[in-house]
Amino acid sequence: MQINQDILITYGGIAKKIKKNEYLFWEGDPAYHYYQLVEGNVKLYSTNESDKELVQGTFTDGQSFGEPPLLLGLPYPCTAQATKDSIIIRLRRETFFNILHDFPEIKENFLYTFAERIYTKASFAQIWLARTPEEKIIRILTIIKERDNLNNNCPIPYTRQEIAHFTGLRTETVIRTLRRMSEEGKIVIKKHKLFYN
Amino acid sequence: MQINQDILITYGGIAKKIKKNEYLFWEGDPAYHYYQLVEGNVKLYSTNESDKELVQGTFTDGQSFGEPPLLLGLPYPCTAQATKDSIIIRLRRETFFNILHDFPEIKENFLYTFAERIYTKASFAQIWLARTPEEKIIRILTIIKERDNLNNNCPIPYTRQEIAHFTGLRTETVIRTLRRMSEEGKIVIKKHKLFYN
DNA sequence: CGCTCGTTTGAGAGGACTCAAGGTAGGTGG
DNA sequence: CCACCTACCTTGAGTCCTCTCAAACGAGCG
Repeated sequence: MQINQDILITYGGIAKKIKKNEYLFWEGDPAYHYYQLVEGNVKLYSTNESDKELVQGTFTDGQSFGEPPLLLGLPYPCTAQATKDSIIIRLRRETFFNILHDFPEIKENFLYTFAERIYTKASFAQIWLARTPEEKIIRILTIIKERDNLNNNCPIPYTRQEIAHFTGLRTETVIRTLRRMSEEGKIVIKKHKLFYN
Repeated sequence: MQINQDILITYGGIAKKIKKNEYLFWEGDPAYHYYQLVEGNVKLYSTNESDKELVQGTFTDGQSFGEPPLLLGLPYPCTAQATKDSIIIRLRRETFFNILHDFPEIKENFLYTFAERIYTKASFAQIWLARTPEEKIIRILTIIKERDNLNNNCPIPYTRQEIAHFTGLRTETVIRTLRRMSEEGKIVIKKHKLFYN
């Protein structure tokens, strides 16, 4: 929980319903607003010409996103899209700065949140260092399991397309690699569902 | 300038001379210290088995590095190595927290510094999205020119190996791509020096 | 002058990507 | 309850191009 919802409302924050697949902002847009999820899911991603995309972050209930460009007054380097029906509170830029000013403990909160994001991004770099798709996939599966606290009997809750978008691989490559890994006993596939320990 | 040097000294910070190529910490080490460069250069990078490395950040006079793992109490995801003879002030973890506690404006400073780092890392992702080496190299050259404020008649002050380490490509691939680009007039190479506008 | 580090070039192999087409599963509506 | 639809998964064939390995050249510095 980045900022207490009562505070957001007090300062004039407006909650809005967002349908799955709707966009909050686009890569290159100027950053005018603070966004915080009441519930739902949002992903931040960059994209190339053609459909190739790279997921830079996923956010869920209570989390905020897109603050760094807002603080810096720079255009968004990513696009934000809802991956579920969601409810989002939006705040004007100056209001966000007012809250930061009035609540030092919130500022401190963001410091730690940002530290985590930097850390995650640095860890993710392991994916780009991996030379083979198998290594990349193992890295992302490990990260996912840790982050989402999945136990060993739980299927990985992401589609092959999503794994492709996390790793920058193509969907077919992910599928072929997963098949090979399952043949070699490194993972288990049951009814298209992925199990990784 | 992250933290005023007088403050660092007052709180017991110790300046140390570091020779080029010396290591400050290694990937996987626990984070016990705050590091700030008085002068010199340090790079943070991750590495694979084999010599493949990926530069995650470069730092120079007055900048600090490696704070996120320190704040979070997590092991370093990168290795830190001096790329020049340098002078570095080191501080114990608790002392760093004391300074943060005593100087709210320093805390605020870090908030913005972190925001910039997140922004830079997000922008860098464009490199991983690029499918061809040429695209990756153009992206990194553009970023370098902007960041280092190079004018158009200035050669790129990085070796081909370094460009390889920034982009995750192999040195030979960088060389061959640069040669092709120069043949196509996209860049100029004079006496092995690179010019890009 | 000789060392060291970076640059350059070549040949060859492996493998990711592209394009195309068909299969599967879960949800919706009649 | 079944047919349909959509989104996701799967497979195949072929091309391209990056990586690997090896060897030699160039430049800067003591």
